Amino acid sequence: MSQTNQEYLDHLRHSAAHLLAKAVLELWPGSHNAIGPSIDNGFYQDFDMGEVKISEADLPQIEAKMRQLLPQWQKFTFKEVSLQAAKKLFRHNPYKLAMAEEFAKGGKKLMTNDPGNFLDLCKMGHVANPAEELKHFKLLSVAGAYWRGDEKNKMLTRIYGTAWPSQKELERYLWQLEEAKKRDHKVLGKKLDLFCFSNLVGPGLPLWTPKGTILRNLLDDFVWELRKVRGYEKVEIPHLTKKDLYVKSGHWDKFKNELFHIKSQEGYESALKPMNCPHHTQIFARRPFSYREMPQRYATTTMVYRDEQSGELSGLTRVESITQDDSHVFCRENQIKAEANSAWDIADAFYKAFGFKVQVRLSLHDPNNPKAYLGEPHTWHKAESSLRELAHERGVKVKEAVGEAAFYGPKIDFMASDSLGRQWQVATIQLDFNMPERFNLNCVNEKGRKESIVMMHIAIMGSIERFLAIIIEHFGGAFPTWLSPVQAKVLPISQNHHTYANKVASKLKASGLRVEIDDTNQSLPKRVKLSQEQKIPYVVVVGDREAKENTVSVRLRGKKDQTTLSLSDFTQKLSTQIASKALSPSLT
RNA sequence: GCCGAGGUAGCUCAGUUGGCAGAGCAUUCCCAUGGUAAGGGAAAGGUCGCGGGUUCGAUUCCCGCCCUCGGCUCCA
Repeated sequence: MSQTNQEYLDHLRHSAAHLLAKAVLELWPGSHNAIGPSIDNGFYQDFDMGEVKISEADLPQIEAKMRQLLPQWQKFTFKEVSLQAAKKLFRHNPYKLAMAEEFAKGGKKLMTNDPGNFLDLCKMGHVANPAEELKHFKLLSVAGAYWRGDEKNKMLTRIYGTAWPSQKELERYLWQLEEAKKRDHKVLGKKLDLFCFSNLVGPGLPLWTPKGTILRNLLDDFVWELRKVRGYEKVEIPHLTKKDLYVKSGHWDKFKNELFHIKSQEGYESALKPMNCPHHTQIFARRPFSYREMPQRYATTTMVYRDEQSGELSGLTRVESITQDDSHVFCRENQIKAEANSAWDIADAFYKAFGFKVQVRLSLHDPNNPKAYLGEPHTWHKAESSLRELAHERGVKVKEAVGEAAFYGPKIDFMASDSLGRQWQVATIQLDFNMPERFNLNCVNEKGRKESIVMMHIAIMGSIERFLAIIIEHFGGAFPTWLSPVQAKVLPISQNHHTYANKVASKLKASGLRVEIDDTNQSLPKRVKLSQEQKIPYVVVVGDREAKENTVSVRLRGKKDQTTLSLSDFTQKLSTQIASKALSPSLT
């Protein structure tokens, strides 16, 4: 979308937010409107509704009011006002007052706008002819939102809506929302039997079924394959630790409230680990290392636990037991670039296999705010320029985000987009000068002196739970064959063909494929339907013809036509497809 | 945690203005032995999220709790 189009959409949606404000204020005269911006795909408007409670059931009547008002809105008129005038105009609306004061303080001009019957404090940016241009909108949902986004403030009522230049675009967007709902990982996870929750186990603690576990293990194996050849070693750590570890790492102060606390019989204060880095430091700290042995690269796929606020939990994207594909590289300063490069290779290879478009962000420190960071400025500059250099050498366009660095070091973040257009931070490569210092980690250099080292935190998926949610929605449940829990389903046409079906399945299994036979007493069309619903890549039908000729009749996921080929030919082609991690099933 | 909407059979959902609880799919059994997206029939299946209260009687009304979903970043 071009800049001008985006600008026009913003104007359109911002205008729609004004219309919504006017409609609600007319319907509920005691209410006050706060902010109402244009957002991705739509707009919202916040209200202080006083004692009135509105819900989604009220949206149709608000929409009707908006449509009733709209013809009167021929043109927005803007006027600059003094702070004093603004204070008088909006004396009944504490939110507008607060904003007016704040903007005046910030040296901004105060503007009002009026479409004819509704004076509002407002920045510029509206459509020229609202009565005509604003027609294609729809209110979508009601939610609570804190004033200024701060949970210490009053909770306002937020109404979300969407608006488009034409009816066609509006309908297309609504259709997209419906489609996205069908791809929802929570819906598909149940349908494809991948994971579940239990009230007895607790909220935010997903349980993994046999099929879901296959997926998890395949993903983890893939990451390990990529790490192994780059010199990583697997290590294993307990899920508990004494408080002392986190006091020393500095996490205790910062994360105390997010930890699950445990008291031992002896009275030791302990906690379930919310991250793995402090544990890994203790593996590195077990003995002195020579520079010749550096870097040390430790990898562990393991669960961490975080005590989240109950309302924050959501499907697999926000859980309390999180599996991290974590790794930590302990290296010398002059090894940072090579190690970051190697980790970048892993992330590249991994995300390429899923057909993801990944954006890379270089998160840097803010030199104007040195207090927010640990370590010497020259260390930061050296580290940051080596990352920048690396990005340049790789020919990757990165977005530099000043002030986004962790307090302990700069990082490279990889962002992937899901089917709802949400961006998720996935892989991350973080430099850490802090932890080695706190734990006094070092190596012996060429001169026989102790040399402080750098720790790198590298995760490829980040959280397997969240990554699975992303790819379930990304693929709509139709996983590449190498990932599919069931890669081929064998359907004997009738009970006379069970023997041959078993032979086919055995042969495929012998080649390491995940195969099921559906020999239930159901019609063939029914069993084909079930297999398609389960998104099984290869449906293999066998009857008299196939048994006689030692062939299989194969139907590819999502396709109607079938191909008949010899059993050995099929087995071989399937193995090739899997080895190449092809995105969709085929017989080439 | 806060705002709003929900929780009814294994699943997706309907329903009861307070009076024996409903469908489709799935399950089990019977018939049919199938050629590529639902063959036919029968049966079984419920503490109507949990705990209190009001009532002759509560799945329904009231109170408390648990869980799920949409939000709580986008600034006039």
